[in-house]
Amino acid sequence: MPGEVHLMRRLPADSAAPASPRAQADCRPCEIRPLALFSVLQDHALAPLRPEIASLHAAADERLYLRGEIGSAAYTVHSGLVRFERVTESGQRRIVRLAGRGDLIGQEALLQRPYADEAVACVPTVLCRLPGGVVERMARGEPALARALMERCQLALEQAEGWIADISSGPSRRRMLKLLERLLAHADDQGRVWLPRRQEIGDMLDVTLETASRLVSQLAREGVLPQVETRRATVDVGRLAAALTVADS
Amino acid sequence: MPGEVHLMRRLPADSAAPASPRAQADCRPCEIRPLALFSVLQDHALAPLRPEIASLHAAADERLYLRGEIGSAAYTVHSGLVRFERVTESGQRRIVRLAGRGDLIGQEALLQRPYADEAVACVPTVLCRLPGGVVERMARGEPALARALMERCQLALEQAEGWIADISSGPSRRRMLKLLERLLAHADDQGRVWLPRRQEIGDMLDVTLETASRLVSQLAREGVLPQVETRRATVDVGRLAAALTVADS
DNA sequence: CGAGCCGTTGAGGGGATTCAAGCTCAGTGG
DNA sequence: CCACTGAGCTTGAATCCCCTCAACGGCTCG
Repeated sequence: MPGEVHLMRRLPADSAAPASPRAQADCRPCEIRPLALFSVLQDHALAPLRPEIASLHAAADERLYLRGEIGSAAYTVHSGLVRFERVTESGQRRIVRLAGRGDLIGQEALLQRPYADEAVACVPTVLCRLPGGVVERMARGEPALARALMERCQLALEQAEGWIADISSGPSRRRMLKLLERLLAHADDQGRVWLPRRQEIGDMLDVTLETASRLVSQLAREGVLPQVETRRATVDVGRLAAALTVADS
Repeated sequence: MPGEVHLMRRLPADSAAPASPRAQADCRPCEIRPLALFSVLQDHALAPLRPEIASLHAAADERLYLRGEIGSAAYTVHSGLVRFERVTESGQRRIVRLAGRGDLIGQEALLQRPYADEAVACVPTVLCRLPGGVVERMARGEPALARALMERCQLALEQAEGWIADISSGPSRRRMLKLLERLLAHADDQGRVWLPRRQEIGDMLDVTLETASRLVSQLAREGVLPQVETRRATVDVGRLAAALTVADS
């Protein structure tokens, strides 16, 4: 069985250390535990499975798993950002969703189902690996965990449906503004967002990379994006909101 | 608290009996039980909650619930077809997903979350009402039910992501063909599919009703849709597949 | 019968694509 | 050192697909 644990690099060796797949996690002091799946568990319930939880580091553009693979683990995003990709029969790549800090990804594995999409790290990303068997065993004894699992799944569904209405509908400019709104939810502490490659923006909005480039350039000129660097930008929240109001009127 | 149980009619009184909301269900002989959520339960486990399960009839275009409502029940689709709608801030309506026979809808209610979308019956539809409290109580004792619930949720997520890649990407003709493929999955026993109003096709594909009309007319001329009636059509599966192959090349 | 909804079709305009050229920048190797 | 290369981004010009606006026909229903 391929992949999944030993992450696959896609780009040329582009900095960042390789994954350190087997570092045992110490969950207690974890600053995202309140957000994460196991937040419903008490320390004493969490303790016995801590040895099974591994902390993983993925470089930007590293694939976490492939569509169709039957994985053996789900992951909690500890920090960073993950995108989900599909390739249509016409060969068109489409990005269908994003997951950030605290989100659960790959939960298909907990049901012994193949992964529905490819998961790719957008930026250097830290994940907690949750082996399927362990989660299933726990969920049997802890109804709260079963409920938390379903809640995560429901959240992902709402994300996906919102993606249809916001990112896949209307004129391209509105779609781009809505995308920025979502990226803003994953901004770093200095308010900078991950700015995808133009081709990737195209794969999110279903436009060509040229159109994506024109959209970014224009928003930069308008001051919605005061600073545009490679793979990173700052967003003027006020102007973004204003631009959206105009676009929706 | 409004709505939800006493279904809301949107169209003028257009035939079909009003909902009969309190008919107790007899689940044992139900022909879709193998498909449905409670398929994981034995008869003896199912028996005590049967009095709580009501069978509902919804006419075409009847709303089952509204987005934002905090409902008290999920529903299994016994027969018929349900669409999920959202309205964007720009006032644009968008249909984000379909659910048919055997599918679970409104599972947000089981988590005490507001419904994420409006659910509307596409055709006369029969539903089984599953009160949230009952399901939750059962799930505590029956891990298999908890698992089944999560599986339904995951299925819905895969539907939604597929909707992004198939129905919301690429040229309008391809999107229309992909939509027909999906409608075909809910065809009646004579191979006829529900053909939405042109405006509704538009809300699914994110095109105008005029474009939707042109797409339908052209597919009819090409023989992909040998018979087009109001709200119903037959599909030539072979020609559909051929047209898709061409569109994807 | 007139009103309203639904569907169809045409003509014209606009937004996104396609095709193309040129730019910056990092990495490579002569 | 610096040409060479390729990836990513930008911009322009022409084309095309879809939207907009409009007119019209069929149908149901008050």
